[in-house]
Amino acid sequence: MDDGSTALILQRLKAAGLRPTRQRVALAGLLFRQGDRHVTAEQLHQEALADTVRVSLATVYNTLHQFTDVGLLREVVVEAGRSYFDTNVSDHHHFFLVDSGRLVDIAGERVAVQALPEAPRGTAIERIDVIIRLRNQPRADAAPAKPTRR
Amino acid sequence: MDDGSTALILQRLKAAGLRPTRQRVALAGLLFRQGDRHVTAEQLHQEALADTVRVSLATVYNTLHQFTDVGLLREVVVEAGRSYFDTNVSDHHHFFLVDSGRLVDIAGERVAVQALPEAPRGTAIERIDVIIRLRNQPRADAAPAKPTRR
DNA sequence: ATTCAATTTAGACCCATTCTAAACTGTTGA
DNA sequence: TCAACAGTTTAGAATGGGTCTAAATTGAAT
Repeated sequence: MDDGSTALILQRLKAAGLRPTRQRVALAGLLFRQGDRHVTAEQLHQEALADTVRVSLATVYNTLHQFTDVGLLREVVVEAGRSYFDTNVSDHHHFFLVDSGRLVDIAGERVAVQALPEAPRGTAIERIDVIIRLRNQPRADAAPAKPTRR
Repeated sequence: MDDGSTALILQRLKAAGLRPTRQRVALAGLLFRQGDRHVTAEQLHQEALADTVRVSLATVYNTLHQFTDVGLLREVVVEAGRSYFDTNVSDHHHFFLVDSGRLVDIAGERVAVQALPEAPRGTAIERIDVIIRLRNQPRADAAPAKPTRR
């Protein structure tokens, strides 16, 4: 859909001093051809393999971090032990579906953070993350909440 | 300072069906004797050993989770691969000092989240986390920002 | 005291992520 | 066109939180 951006991506990679290698171009394709996505390294790796793109998991990690450094991706941490990479780098926040591990964007304007206490001296705000954790609402007649112990 | 709470803690443990064992009582002491704290399992374990409290790391993990389940602690995730446990279980948010890994509480009333889009059907808000990431402000004359690659 | 369930523990194990050192590949300059 | 080298990729080892297991220990209730 948004495939015109491929050229733009190559451009940004070049600007960042990243060679448009087979792997990087392929991963960028998977990441940005569709709309906004939230993927883990493992997911993207599987997707690549399924799409007959041979890439090592190490390269997927490298690429995700490089893209993040360059501003093509944003890393989102909502669960210990797992990182999501978000193709939406505009100012926004997230719903986190605890039960399914799914992330859903919330446009930045919809959330107002105000009356902040001043940041500790010598520090600057890098970013504000608002995460709204959602749990599947148990039906009134359903069985007692199954403890979701990991 | 707030040591009167020890009795209260024992009470809450009992109410939750958790025996006040030597280990649990000792860890509770370390956690709640001081003011609000944000500790990792590893940190608490070290602290216990330093305080001549013999506890295994596994027990520290068990205890932190049990305390969390009972509402004595709240788990905070801001970095992939590390969980913090917060002794402040009231409604509040956090500054996260990226460079030092330190968390600082922000009273709940100081942050207003408004105009939320409705939560996806069949889900209920479990909790809202606002994390303000702070970076040490580089002095104007300082060396160029050292990339803080993990 | 006896007994049994709850608890603790050492150590194995898991799993996401990072590291390493070698193989490979774009790009540049002759 | 090709040599040559820096940038990349990669397999596999290594790391590091965190969890699991099975056996030993302990608290509480008789």
